[in-house]
Amino acid sequence: MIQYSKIAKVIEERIKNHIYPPFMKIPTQQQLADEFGTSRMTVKKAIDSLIYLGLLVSIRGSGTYVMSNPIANELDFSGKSYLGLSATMQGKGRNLSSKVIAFEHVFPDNLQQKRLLLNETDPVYRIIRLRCLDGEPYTLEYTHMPIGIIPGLNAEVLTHSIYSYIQNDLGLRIGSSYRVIRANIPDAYDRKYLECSDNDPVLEIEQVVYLDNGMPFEYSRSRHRYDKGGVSVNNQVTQMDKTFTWKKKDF
Amino acid sequence: MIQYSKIAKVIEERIKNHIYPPFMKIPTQQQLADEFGTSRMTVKKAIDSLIYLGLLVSIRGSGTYVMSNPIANELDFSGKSYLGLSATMQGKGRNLSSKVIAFEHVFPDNLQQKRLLLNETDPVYRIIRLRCLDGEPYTLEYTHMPIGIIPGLNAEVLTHSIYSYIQNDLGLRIGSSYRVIRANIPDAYDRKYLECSDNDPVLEIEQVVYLDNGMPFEYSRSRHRYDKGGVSVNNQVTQMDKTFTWKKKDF
DNA sequence: CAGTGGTCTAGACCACAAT
DNA sequence: TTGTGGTCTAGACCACTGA
Repeated sequence: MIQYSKIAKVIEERIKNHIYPPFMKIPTQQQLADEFGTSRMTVKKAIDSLIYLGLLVSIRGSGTYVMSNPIANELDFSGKSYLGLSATMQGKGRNLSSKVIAFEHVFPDNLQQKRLLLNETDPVYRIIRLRCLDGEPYTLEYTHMPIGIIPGLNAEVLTHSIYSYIQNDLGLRIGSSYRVIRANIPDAYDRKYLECSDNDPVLEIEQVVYLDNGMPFEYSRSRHRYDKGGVSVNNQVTQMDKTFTWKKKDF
Repeated sequence: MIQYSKIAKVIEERIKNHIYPPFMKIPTQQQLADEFGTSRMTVKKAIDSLIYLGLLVSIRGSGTYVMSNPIANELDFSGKSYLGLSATMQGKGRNLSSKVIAFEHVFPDNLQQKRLLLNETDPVYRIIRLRCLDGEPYTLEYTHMPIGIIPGLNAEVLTHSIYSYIQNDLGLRIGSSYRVIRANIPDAYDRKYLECSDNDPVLEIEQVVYLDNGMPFEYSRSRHRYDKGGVSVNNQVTQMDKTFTWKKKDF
């Protein structure tokens, strides 16, 4: 494993075990560099990754401190997650099952061509799955993926984890995603499969997911029951954002 | 301005002006280092910040490429934004107005004490504002802030931008935030102020915002009309996430 | 003032992609 | 094999905090 990742894991463990309790000032970068027998730059990279996760905060001239906890509850899933719903819920000890409602090979419409950078003659899978959490309807997913990029999808894979298949069987790596989160009115499918009443809102997540070479491989819309949790997002302001903010003295 | 930020701005301009068009391989880190008269590490930091923003993707052994565009539309606001709604909408050329519905000094309840790390005797502002976009109801904000951290708030500030006041008048800097995004059923206030019908869902954003020293200064719930856009989130998988994914061969 | 984190250098070695 | 990005070093200087 990469050196700064190893150091970050050790520090993360110390935070979780309260060896570094909330609000504690942790050792200086130089002290940690000495402890791990590495350079200060490498320690800083480890610390930066934990700042990104919201576990630490560094203050120049003062030190690095353990952050307090986020507001997310157990059912919310992270806006930073890419492992797919199966792995996310497995990590939380929940039982996720999938029922395939539609699975076919089609040609992409204009929107899908644009999102997935395809021609109208490039075939895609059209997949509709109902995901149930501990036996209760949780989310209805409408997924389109290019067959050329993700070959060999079948019903067996769909009832388990597409993301596991992509990463472990095809050996592809996921790089980034764009998501838009909205509230919406339930439609006939939501009422039928998510068992929404006419007034129950749905939480819709539209996303494009890219491989680590920048190629889009999934365009999907997921419609969630509103009472089954939300999406959590945590963000750190980068140095560039601070500089930008700094300049905005004019209004 | 910091050197890598300057370099990042130049590269960002080149992307926006299509000097580096979508999917183009940009010059190597070494070439850019020579061009800007700096070291490769500094160029890499600039590139990393643009990868974080979703503008570039680097592939080891191959090169760095301009990413294709996100799905966000103009009315969605970014999950990465901290400048407050006023600055966000000003940046988009929209006209935002604020109507103060409630403004008082109160003592925090249990939840607010926990989120803002306060005692029950530490006074907070309780603020309810209706934000209108181009004259139409947009979002209803319920905000609590510790008076001790943000002194001197008044009606004048509330009708303009609290964030501008915090940064420009108080000289404080915003560091990070945690958000949870949900769909919900409209309540009486939503129907009255957002002019929701009984069936219109609302998009609720609960957030805690921290100063750059890690101190929480805002706890708020914002309820948006569902037809006025959503929240966009873009994410890059970090090297650590990749390592984690890599190890998950077992399910 | 001393201590701390942020940035930067000028190299080096390695992993990986493309040929 | 060559070129590229990822990581790492051992120092340096600066900006900022806090005594």
